[in-house]
Amino acid sequence: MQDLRRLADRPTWLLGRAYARSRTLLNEGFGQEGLSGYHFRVLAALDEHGSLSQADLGRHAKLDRSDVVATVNDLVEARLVRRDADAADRRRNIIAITASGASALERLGQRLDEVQDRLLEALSPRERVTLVRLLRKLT
Amino acid sequence: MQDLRRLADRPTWLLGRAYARSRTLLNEGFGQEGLSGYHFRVLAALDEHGSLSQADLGRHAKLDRSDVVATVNDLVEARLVRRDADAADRRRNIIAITASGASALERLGQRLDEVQDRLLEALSPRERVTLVRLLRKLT
DNA sequence: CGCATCTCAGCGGGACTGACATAT
DNA sequence: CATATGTCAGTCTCGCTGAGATGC
Repeated sequence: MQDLRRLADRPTWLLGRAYARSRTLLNEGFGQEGLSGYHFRVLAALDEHGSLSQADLGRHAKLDRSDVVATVNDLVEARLVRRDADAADRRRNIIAITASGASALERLGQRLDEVQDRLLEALSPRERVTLVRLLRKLT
Repeated sequence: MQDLRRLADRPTWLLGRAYARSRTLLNEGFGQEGLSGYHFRVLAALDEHGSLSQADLGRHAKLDRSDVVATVNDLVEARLVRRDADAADRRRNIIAITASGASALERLGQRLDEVQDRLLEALSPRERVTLVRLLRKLT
């Protein structure tokens, strides 16, 4: 039975617990690469949408503009992305993923696949699809 | 369609997004009371299980021992809980919820009910039950 | 002795705010 | 002019580590 006023049945609590477990697994996987979730999200957004301004990067990866700055700084230093001035709009920087950035993303993606398998191991394939569907409706 | 290798379909990503939304709503609700999620969890655990040692409090509310200390400090200062020495085991503190703690918890619970309604508004009652069930299996 | 409890200091990821300079 | 972009400094919650003191 579910009693939404009981601590352990609170959707907010369960979401927090599940997220915490996800992050623990994620840190194990990503820690080996020396990169964080922000780094992954930026690389993944660049891979999916091509080169982007920092503002657009923030919109796609759902990062605050100020966090985009720091994250891109890290990635530039690690040579995983390039930051170039936009000739057409001198306010903008164009961020492009590099070859080593793409291969780092590939490794992170594999780590993430493993993490997702462990995170969802208690669920049947059908339940996994349902969970993703419900979470998508939530956001 | 779902493609678990697409950023926006990653269960880990969706969990993070949903959790972020939950926290945003939570901060709105709890912020009015000047309390955090840690404070709520401690009060709720005391309400459900009665007076507890700090170590047991951490186990029920899933807080680290060190975070229990700081959280209980806040609550003691706000007169929402009492911290008494355990005569039987002098290592332990017995934490008990006060009358104003119970009414604060009541208010927070109502805020949380509102937050949950807003968080789950896109889901039918049946879907909400399913979501809670799946999240419980995950943890 | 080993073990549990409490306390304190600190870290790091993630999300966010306010302010500012600059360019459109 | 208002708006958009990038940058910087700082805050907050949450989860965690390490070390130390005390008591079982």
